Amino acid sequence: MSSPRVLIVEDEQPIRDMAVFALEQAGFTALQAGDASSAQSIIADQSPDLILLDWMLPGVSGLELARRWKKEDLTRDIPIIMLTARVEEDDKVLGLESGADDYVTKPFSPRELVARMKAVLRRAAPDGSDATLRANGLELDTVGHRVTAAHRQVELGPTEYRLLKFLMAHPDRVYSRGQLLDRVWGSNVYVEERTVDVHIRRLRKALEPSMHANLIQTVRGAGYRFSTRL
Amino acid sequence: MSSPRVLIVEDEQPIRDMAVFALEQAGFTALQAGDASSAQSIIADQSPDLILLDWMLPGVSGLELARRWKKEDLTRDIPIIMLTARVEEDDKVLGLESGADDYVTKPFSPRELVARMKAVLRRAAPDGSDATLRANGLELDTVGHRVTAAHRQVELGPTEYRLLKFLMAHPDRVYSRGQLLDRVWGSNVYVEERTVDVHIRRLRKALEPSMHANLIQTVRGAGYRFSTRL
DNA sequence: GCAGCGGGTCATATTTCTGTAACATGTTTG
DNA sequence: CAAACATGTTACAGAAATATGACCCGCTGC
Repeated sequence: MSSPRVLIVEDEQPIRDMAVFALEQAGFTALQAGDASSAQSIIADQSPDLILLDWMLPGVSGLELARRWKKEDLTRDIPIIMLTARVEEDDKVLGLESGADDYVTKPFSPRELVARMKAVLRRAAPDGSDATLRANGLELDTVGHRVTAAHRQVELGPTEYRLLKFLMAHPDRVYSRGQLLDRVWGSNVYVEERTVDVHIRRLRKALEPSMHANLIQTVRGAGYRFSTRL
Repeated sequence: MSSPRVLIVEDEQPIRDMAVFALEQAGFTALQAGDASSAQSIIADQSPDLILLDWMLPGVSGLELARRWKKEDLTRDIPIIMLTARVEEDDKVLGLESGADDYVTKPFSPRELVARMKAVLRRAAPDGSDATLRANGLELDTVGHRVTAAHRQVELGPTEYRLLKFLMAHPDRVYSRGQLLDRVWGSNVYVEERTVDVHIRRLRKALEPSMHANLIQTVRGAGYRFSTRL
């Protein structure tokens, strides 16, 4: 797992800055939101690997948010760590009941924060939460790093593997070339957008013999999509 | 969202020019009005994504306007940022109570203005809030970029897709060809108005097999409309 | 240093849109 | 009813987006 994306939802700028610094120091990619709705939109288009959620937020409370996210398919699997002021220990109970995976009391030390985050991420076994992704006889085993189509091994280069893995993990969703570059190649990498085409091509070629190439669909003017429906 | 439309309601020309410049610089599409009534008519036929409203206006005060807009269905969801002279902080309260979403004191820096606008727009998270639009068995999935009619896939070109998406997002409302060009093709694009007809035709043709073509209605002398009522 | 592999870019082929013009069909008005 | 308009349809060539194949460069392991 290269540089998990962590979203910090916290209204107080200084705390946010501090956390961002700590995270990036620790090799995470930090995303930030100052309120519930911007958090929502970041989640929608970045789907972070972990959320740090402030207990007290203007408007909707963090508690409420956590509960909501745990209900929705798209967000259910994203682990949440609550940031709470050191008030009553009782909050802990509430926080965990709301679906949070862990909690940290403010003020927190960066080291503690990072340690807990790593623990949670390890537990969640993030991206490939299911060891193997499946669709129409196509199998991608995230543990063994191998892809099988109708019990026949498929040879893929590393990039094609990551690309397929990402697409299979988010089916029926269109991703623009730019988004794919961000999510599969990694941010802060400058590569031509057209390069995505080429890798899509290589991926398709590899899937062709087993008739799975049509799972990788072009959406003209928008990007690419993995879907079992035609 | 490509290039949100921002309406500036401000009677002093120089300030307006300045704001317009700043906005366009930042990639917004600027609309302007010097008084309440022209603002009203621009809103009616452009429905901007955000309104910058001067506190002091000849005739009706900005405050009053904001209040009025927040009461009407058509305008309620358009966020408003108040522009106020740096007088009393109390105005702030009044401004927010009137329903404004934020306020900026004059003189303002373009950067601040733009930053706040972005924040407000993000909060509003408008267009893509519902992932899929539905009407009479016709479904448009904005995430997967797919259109389904009675569970049967509908093939659309990019423009037809955008056109349908726009119309479905604003049902029961007539749009002139000019408005559609603005909203679907994008401003500063010069294209024959009759071109809209052709795309409407293509859209209808695609919806015909599933009997959904009648949802796209012609309003002679006015434009087109999407509606489930005949 | 060299062969081999991966991966990025370019140039070129293909496919798919798009805008317009031209003509057809309706509608309204005087 | 005919002229003047408004909208519907179709065909088509230019433009845009994508697919594909070739090339090249840097790195790894000999």
